[in-house]
Amino acid sequence: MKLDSLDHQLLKYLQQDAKKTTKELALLLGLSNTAVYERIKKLERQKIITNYVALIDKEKVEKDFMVLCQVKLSQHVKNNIIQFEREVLKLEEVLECYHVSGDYDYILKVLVKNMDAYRKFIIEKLTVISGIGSTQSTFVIKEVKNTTLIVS
Amino acid sequence: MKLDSLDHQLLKYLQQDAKKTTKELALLLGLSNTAVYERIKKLERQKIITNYVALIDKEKVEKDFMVLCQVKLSQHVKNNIIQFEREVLKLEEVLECYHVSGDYDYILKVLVKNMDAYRKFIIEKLTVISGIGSTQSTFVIKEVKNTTLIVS
DNA sequence: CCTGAAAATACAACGGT
DNA sequence: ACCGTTGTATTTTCAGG
Repeated sequence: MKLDSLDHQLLKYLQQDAKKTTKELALLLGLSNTAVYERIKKLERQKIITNYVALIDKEKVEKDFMVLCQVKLSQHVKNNIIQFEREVLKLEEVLECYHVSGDYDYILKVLVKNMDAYRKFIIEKLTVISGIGSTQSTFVIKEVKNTTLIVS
Repeated sequence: MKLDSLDHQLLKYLQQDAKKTTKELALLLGLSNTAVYERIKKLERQKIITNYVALIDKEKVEKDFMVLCQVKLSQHVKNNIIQFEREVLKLEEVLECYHVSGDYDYILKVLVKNMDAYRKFIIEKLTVISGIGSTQSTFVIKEVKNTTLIVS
C-alpha cells in the first residue's frame, strides 16, 4: 500500500494517457518493461487504479448543457436519505452527486442536451423522488476546467 | 459525424472499460473484429473519443477532502476573467471549474488531503489570484456518485 | 529488479458481399 | 458499410534468474 516516487509518476502518466505502453513507460521511468508491468498490476490489484475509461467530447454527442443542482430534503430522516441517494445513482443525467454542508443537502452535476431536456429532467425524474423539499439550479455558462487527474 | 446505435453502444462500453479488446467488443456488438476496429479509429479521428485515462481511488492516495468553492470576482472586467481562468488551470487541486449563473461567478471542485491543506490552498494559492472578490466553501460530506459516463 | 520468449492483440491491406 | 483472410508489428504476459 506504500507508494514510492515511481508509483506516483506511473499513476500520473496513466491518468493522462492510459494507452501508453509499458515500453514507453519503462523509458520514461528508467525501468525495464517487466518492472513497469509488475507495478501496474500491483496498482490494479490494490484497487488504487480502479478502472480505465475512454473520455468523450460532450459537445460532439450533443450533451453540453450542464447544471449544478442543489437539493434540499424535506426531512432529514434516514429513509429519505437512503431513498434519495439510491434513486440518484440510477439517473444517467446525474454525473456527480455530493452530500454537502450548508443550506442545501446535496449538489448534483447534471448533464443534458439543452434547457428543454433539463426541464424534463427536473419535472419527470428528480422531483418525483419522494422526500425532496426544494431545488435550486445554477447553470454552467462555460466549463473552464475539467480533469480526472489527481496528483498525489 | 453522425453516430448510429452501434457507435453509441461502443462509446458506452469504452467509457466503462477502455481495456476491452476489439474481439470482446465485436462479440458484444455482433460485428466483426475489423468493423469494430474501424469504428473506434473513426471515433478517435473525429475526436469524439478525446483520450483514455486511468481512474484512481482518491482515498487510497490520501486525497479525499473535497470542497466546492464558490468564487466572486471583484470586477467583471475582461482582464480579471482571463487572468482568473488562466491561473485556475494551473492549480492541480482544482479538478473542475465552471463559470456559472447566480450570485457567484465560478464554482470550483477542489480536492486536497485534509482541512489543513484546504486552508493552505485558499490562503496561498486561490486568494492570491488578483481580481478575486470573495469566496465561499461548501464541504463535501460524502461523494454519493461520481461517473465519467456520458450516455448520449 | 532483470532478460528473453510465448501468447495475445493491434494494425494494415486485400478482395468480396 | 460490413465481412473474412492474410499477413506483420507490437504489446502483453509470464517464465526463470
